[in-house]
Amino acid sequence: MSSSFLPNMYDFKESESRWQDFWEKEKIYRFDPNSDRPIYSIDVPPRYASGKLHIGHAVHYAHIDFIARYKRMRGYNVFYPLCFDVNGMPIEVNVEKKYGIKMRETPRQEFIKLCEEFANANIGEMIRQFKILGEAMDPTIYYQTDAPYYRRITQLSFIKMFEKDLVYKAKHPVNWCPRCGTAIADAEIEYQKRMTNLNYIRFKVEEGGELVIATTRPELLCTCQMVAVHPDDERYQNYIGKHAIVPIYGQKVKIVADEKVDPKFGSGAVMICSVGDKDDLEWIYKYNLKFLEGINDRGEMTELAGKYAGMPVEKARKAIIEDLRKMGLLKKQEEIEQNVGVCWRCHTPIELINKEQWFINIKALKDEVKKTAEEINWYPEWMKKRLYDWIDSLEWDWVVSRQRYFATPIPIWECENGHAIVPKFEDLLKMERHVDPTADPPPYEKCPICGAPLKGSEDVFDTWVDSSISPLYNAFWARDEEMFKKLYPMSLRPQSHDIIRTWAFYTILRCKSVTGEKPWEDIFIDGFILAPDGRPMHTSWGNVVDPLDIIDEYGADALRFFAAKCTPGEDTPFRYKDTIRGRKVVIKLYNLGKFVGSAIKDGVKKVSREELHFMDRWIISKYSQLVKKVTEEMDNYRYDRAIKNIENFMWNVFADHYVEMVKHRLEAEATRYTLYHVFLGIIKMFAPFMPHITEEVYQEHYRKFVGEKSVHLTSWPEPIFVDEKALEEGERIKEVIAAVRAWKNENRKDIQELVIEGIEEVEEISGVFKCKVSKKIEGEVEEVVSSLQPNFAVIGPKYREKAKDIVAYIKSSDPMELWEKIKKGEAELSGIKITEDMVKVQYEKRYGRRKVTSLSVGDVLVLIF
RNA sequence: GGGCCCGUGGUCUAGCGGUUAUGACGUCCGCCUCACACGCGGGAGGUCCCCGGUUCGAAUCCGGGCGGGCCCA
Repeated sequence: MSSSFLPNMYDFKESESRWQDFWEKEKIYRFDPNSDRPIYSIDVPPRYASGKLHIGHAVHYAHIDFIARYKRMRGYNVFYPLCFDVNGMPIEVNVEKKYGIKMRETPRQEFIKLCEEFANANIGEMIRQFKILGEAMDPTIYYQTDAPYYRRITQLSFIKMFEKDLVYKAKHPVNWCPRCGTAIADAEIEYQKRMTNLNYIRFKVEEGGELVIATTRPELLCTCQMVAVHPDDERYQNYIGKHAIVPIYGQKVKIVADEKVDPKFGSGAVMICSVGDKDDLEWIYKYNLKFLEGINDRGEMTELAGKYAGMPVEKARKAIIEDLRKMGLLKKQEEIEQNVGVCWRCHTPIELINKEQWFINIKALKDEVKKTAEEINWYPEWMKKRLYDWIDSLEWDWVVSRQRYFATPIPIWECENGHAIVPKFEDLLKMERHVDPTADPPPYEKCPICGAPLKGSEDVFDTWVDSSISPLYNAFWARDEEMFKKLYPMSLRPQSHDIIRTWAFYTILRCKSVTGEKPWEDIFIDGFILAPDGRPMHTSWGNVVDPLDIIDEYGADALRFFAAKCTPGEDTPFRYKDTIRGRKVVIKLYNLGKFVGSAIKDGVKKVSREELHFMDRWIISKYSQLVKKVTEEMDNYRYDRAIKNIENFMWNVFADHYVEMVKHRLEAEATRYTLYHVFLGIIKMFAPFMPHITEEVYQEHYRKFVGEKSVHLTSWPEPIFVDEKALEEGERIKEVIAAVRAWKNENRKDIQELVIEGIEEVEEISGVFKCKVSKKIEGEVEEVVSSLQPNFAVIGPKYREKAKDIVAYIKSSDPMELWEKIKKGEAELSGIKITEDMVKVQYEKRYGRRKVTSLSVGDVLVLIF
């Protein structure tokens, strides 16, 4: 390895951090609230303040950054806030761990303070992580969801819905985490495969005989209200309509036939309890059964369980099985795998219990949400279907109350007669912070309905209540009427597909309900980043990729290059080779910069189109087509296609062909003019993706001519012109060069002279091969047609089902003879005249006197001496 | 069980009606050509998961399998 490249090497570590400091110091990324430029506003996902940056986050935020930077260059006044989501259980759980305390044994306000401290300590590190990723957020538009100014907007928007009668309190079965002591949303349940015992228990039948039911939850015998079998199950025909006697407790329950019972599962007979799982719930509604509470909110058996009362569920289960065994009522046990719903935080199995909770009536808004979703542009389009499926499957309203501390308090006071009171919208509007019913006085001295004393609610909101108003907060709703008009609806919501049913759904619902309008023009749904092995990343599987390691080893630009290569909406395994390629692209740009920079170091003059060499016109035409294409892709959020096109052009067209061809004429004004403009455009188009290297090249070689203090403040390139003739001729030259090179490689011979017929401008070819090139063959040459290929694009549409015969005929004929006939107009097949446009011709020329190789490249003839 | 997505050289990936299927990584051969050897040039390597259908023509559209993923029951 030569050491000579080291001093010239691009040092990404030094460079990236230098430019990050520069952008920060020079305040490059700013939204201008007073500008008249069109606004492009991004409803950025507030980063959860857990501390560590995951590769998935890094990639998603890189995607958002591409869009933000692109829109800035397109002249938009980009609203790209820095924001953090701070509420919720993960932080509470972390605080409990860190200090070895329990939330419910710690004074409320004290615990909240510890949570705030914990979160704020993380935020500093997360801002640093955004910085080293090269993110272009505007730090002066900032929010975090636990701040009083944000909580106030959460409460204000809730009060709007309360006033519309969309909020109610009800006793309703809710998913309940006994450990966390709170209701949790469907979306917060994870499913785990666990092994459990399926117990076969003998029930006596009152009218005579015995029935064996199978259950995984024998502790719920106390709430058993029915036994069901499949109507066609022959084993139980005699029992349908009779009554079973529940062991231990002795209640008599009806035996019914129901299609929903799977006769192949267990014994084919199931007991229907109050609320064991959601299937039970369906039966409860269907057969009008009672909600019996066998389990309390601490996960213990209630007095209904008799001697097992007070025992935790698992313990009661063991005890009751032991008793059944002793009584001879346990026929057998089978181990089965079960999908258990568990709490997403602590992985305790969820219970369905009946609890007083606050609800938002979302079932009433289903159609409106669908209609609103229709007004939003979805990228990719098919993601909309996921939202629709979710809406269609909704059966319950949204439980918005949580029995936690670190979240937005529900601004409700209640009296003993069950009247719920919220502050007046106008009153809260005048305040600078939110209200906390556990600490603040009620908005009225007494209940305005009945005069009874008021007591503040201790419940807090589900964190989706906070995050689903982000467009309202961003757009200054209820704070600044003028800004709201300018900023709402927002331009874009970027998010990942796992939270369509939560964040996207709730945001559309809330914003539509509160403002009457959709929250955004566009929604962009991102895929997941998987481990390199294609599976999800799991610490226990040892396949986690740390983005900070990637940045350290390959640089932020290289990581962003991988991010750019992810197809939007698709789950993508992390690919090291893309970061390796990304690093190479960075180095290539740096070196190209050195080359072009030295050619243009004294500036360039304006050169008219006529003064350009035709290969200049060729590359400018290719470039202009590229700009158009890339712009379209970026407008459709297809950054993956955009970067593919830019990369290919930069490397395979500009560097490998154009630069190589013009090295011999760098002194020409036309060459330098072309190098200057095309390469500047390349740098600009790469800028949203690779902000550091493009800044480096820009500052080093272009800033003194362009003037803007950063490449990220320059405007997106425009096409220059497209010269069809130059395009065509340029492509032929490229093909000729490739063919000659292949011949040279194969034959390992030096070339003395080339004769090329069919191309006007052969000068560049001479430059590449460094040999004499002439355009005319002197002496006698014999032209021979070497091959005729059918042109399907012409024959197919014109002759349809006859095409096959024509193709076969052309292929089987002698090319020379057939061509002669075609030219004379004598070629035909069962009445169909075969014309010149129906075949692709290849010539071969034979040269009599000199020893020579001839190559046929399309319609160009090349002789190699 | 349901919805959605995916199945393309050794590996990963683009293309999604026109017959020579893109690119990266790897591999083989030749080059230190004065921006770059982290480079340049060339090559080998493919029943485009399977079976049917539509079509003059299918990797591409439709139906049915098989396999994988995500989300949800």
